[in-house]
Amino acid sequence: MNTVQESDQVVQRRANLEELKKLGVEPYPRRFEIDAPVDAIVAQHGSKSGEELEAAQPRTRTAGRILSIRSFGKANFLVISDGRARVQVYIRQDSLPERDFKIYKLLDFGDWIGVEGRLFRTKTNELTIWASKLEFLAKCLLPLPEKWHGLQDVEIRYRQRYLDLIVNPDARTVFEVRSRVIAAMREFLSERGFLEVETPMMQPIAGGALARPFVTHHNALDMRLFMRIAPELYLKRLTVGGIERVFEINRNFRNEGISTQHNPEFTMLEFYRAYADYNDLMTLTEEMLPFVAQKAIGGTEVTFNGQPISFTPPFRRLSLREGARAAASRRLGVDVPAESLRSREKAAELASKLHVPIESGMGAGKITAEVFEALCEEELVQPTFVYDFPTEVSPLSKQKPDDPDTVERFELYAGGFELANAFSELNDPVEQRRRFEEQLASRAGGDEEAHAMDEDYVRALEFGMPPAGGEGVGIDRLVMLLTGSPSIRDVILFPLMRPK
RNA sequence: GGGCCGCUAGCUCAAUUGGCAGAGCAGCAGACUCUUAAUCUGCGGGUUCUCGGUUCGAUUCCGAGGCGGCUCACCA
Repeated sequence: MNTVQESDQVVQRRANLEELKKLGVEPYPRRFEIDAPVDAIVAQHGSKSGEELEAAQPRTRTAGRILSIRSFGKANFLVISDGRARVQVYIRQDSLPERDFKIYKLLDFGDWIGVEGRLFRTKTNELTIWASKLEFLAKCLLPLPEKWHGLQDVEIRYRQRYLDLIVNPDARTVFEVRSRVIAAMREFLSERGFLEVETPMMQPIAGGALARPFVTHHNALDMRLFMRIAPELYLKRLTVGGIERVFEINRNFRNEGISTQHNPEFTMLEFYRAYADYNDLMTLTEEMLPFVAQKAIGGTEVTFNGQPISFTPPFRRLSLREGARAAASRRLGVDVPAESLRSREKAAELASKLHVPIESGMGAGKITAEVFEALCEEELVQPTFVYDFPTEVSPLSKQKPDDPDTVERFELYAGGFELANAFSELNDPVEQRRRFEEQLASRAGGDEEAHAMDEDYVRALEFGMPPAGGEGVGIDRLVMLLTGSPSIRDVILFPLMRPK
């Protein structure tokens, strides 16, 4: 596609453009005044009968891209679109100036035009603009995909999203839902006193999550920088600074695999609320997601991969250790005692029986998490709070008062994948330093995703961070669920692709 | 990274056992002043992803590579 072949169709379109110039038509004019975009015309007049239109004779002036041309010689029908809605245009030789009809004759499927005329209904009851003026707005020099089958090739849909948007109306719908999801989250949080902020995307230490970062370099400072894997540590510094309710909606970057659920850059909502713990956040989440779903798609029931999913609260709650224990019991046909997941030896033995692969550096907590993911994750189709995680896999979460091996953390699962992650934030600087040091030991042991030490963050905690609950919500995945999109690439306009 | 599948006209897809590469839509010429996947008549359009091999002959068989999809692994 890098070298555009001058196919006969392109030659023809270029010739039509030259003919327009000969008519004195500016091929790329500056502006065109419209009364209303196409979708507004349809919204305003779409339900009116032919008689009503005949009586009112509403005139309009609008513009759009030509999506089809049906020609009868002296009477012709175009369909134009503003990307959201479509309306028919009636081009009748005796109804518009000679120059405008000459322009019509040189139009191609895909060109942009402006039209002025009165609205009426045809004999087949189609809402139509009876054109009295026609302006040429821009040329489409390349042939577009066909109208009936649309564009099926997913590779072209992702690489040339504009084509997808032109010919597949559903593509536009997905991104409108996405936009409403984000707007609804802002509304929900703003109403509750949360302040929206922006924190660094380029960070000297990539913290706040367990993942491999992208590395970059600042020339003037001769400084290695990481694209952020999470905003977490900066947002918590802001709670130290006294911003009791804070949130950010922005991109994170993780240098890891690509799949139907993973894109190297993805969008997260992350928010922190002082004086709240993870139980409060479960309640808040049960309010927020139905609110967002209602605003974005007008309801809380969706279908994903053929399965109905309900965002009507309350959501199911499942302890991670109990979930892992129960699933292991079912799988093995024996009653696995809870203690089996508490010591490294017993947990490793259990994992082995279950054929869950583990590595030498993993402790009982990490192994428990592995068992849970292997046995339970796919079955979590309805929204489910999986709560109380092993401390070992949660370096930034606060322990439960009666159990130092367990932290107050939950992940919300839906559709078989993780949708949100939240915890009571660890705000004890001494314990935080100890956790970082544990992570450094894992890192020394070869775990590239282990957390690095962040001295400034520990110092911030030493100034005193209020008790707080924090949560991250994967926007892309939420949009997947709400739009029934099986791949994350369907909800990201320009997903990362290998260059051709 | 592994496995499986795909790549043919602008788009959507065919092509028998290895035997002149086809259709629909789109395009071009013509007819048509209410059509809507408009219709009718005629016409043009190909690096069959790339490179190499086997063969008289390759879209087809073999090998290598490219890009993509699904999936497993990893992760959110």
